[in-house]
Amino acid sequence: MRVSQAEMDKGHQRIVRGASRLIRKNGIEATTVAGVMEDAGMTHGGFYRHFDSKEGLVSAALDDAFNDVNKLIDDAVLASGPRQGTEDYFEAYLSERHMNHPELGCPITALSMDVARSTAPVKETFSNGFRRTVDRLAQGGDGTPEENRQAAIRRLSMVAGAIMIARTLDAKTARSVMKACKAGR
Amino acid sequence: MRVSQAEMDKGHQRIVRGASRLIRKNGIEATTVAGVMEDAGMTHGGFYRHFDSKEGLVSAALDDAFNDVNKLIDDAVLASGPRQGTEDYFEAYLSERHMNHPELGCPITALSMDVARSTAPVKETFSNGFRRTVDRLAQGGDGTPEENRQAAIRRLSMVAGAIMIARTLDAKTARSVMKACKAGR
DNA sequence: TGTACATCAGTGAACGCGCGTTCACTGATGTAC
DNA sequence: TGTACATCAGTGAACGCGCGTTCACTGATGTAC
Repeated sequence: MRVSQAEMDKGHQRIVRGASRLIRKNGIEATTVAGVMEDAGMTHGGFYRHFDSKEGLVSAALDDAFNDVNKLIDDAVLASGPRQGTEDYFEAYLSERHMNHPELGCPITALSMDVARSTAPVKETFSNGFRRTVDRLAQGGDGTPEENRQAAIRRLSMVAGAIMIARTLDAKTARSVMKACKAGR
Repeated sequence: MRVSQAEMDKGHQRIVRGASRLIRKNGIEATTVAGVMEDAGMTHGGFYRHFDSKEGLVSAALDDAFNDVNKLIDDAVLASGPRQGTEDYFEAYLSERHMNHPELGCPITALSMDVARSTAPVKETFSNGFRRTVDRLAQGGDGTPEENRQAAIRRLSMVAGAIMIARTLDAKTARSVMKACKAGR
């Protein structure tokens, strides 16, 4: 039966936030509409009152995931300043927690190849999120804006690649990959 | 009807090499048994004379993909020596060709998150391939074996992350990511 | 070397299953008076 | 403020479809004599 606007909005949030986690954990294809709705405490039929298609959900979930990590960066920068804050973020990035919990982590690491194979609107949502993240991380540099941007991209590429690789390996080899990447600057 | 041993072996190779390309291009889930068999010039029913399951094919295809890239490294090292050869490999890694042709490129970039979500045997095949690639790239260093190994892992993480990210972005932003990673060492 | 026969690689229809999406229905919500 | 009614969020069965896998069948291959 019909629910109030406020309850519908809450339901919408549960759908998007749940999808954001499920997609990062299991990938875009393996995340089903029915699974997301069940996670949000509803049945699958009501999904289309919230989105036109699964693709729309994926975009919304991606955006939510980027907001998650960008908030982490903002919090760290607010707490410890741009230099130490971004440093702390990269430190947390290469942690076992991040390796073991893709559902709470960076969407770049969890989803980039999925997104690369996805539709144009999804790719655009991802591109925007990536740019916002790079802009935040560039705050930590002490060179020209362009130098800082390039340095942020380089570090982000390395840590994203490292976590992605580590997730495919046995625990011991995975740790050695993360250690190697921590050692390098 | 039955074909000769030699023809069956050729067919097997066509299946594995085709799957190796298709999986790198479209991902593990989106690559279908029927699609692979059609690519090899056969119908899907005969697949189970070659493999017990799709999972078996994925392992064989992954192994084939790693052999591809390891051969590239070996050729480069044979042509220009360990130092310049590995350097050339990293140069080619960050090329537009590699960005635009996942089906011919590094399985780390194309498949690591797919593999991370896959079964234990597939992950093991990937781990072995990764180790072999790192061992080859470590030849290019001039420090202790462990230092060289760590440096190889670090560079591989960065270039793999960069290509993976670049593949999700518009052409212009993608180029700026690759440029940033080329600039850093 | 020829012959008779068992083997088995490849074919194509069929299977059970889960997917994204649709739809008739329900009844609480929101609105017009 | 109360009442009558239209709206529409959520339900659950149903849809068409493509997937991995199975299977009876075909006929060339390989083998035993």
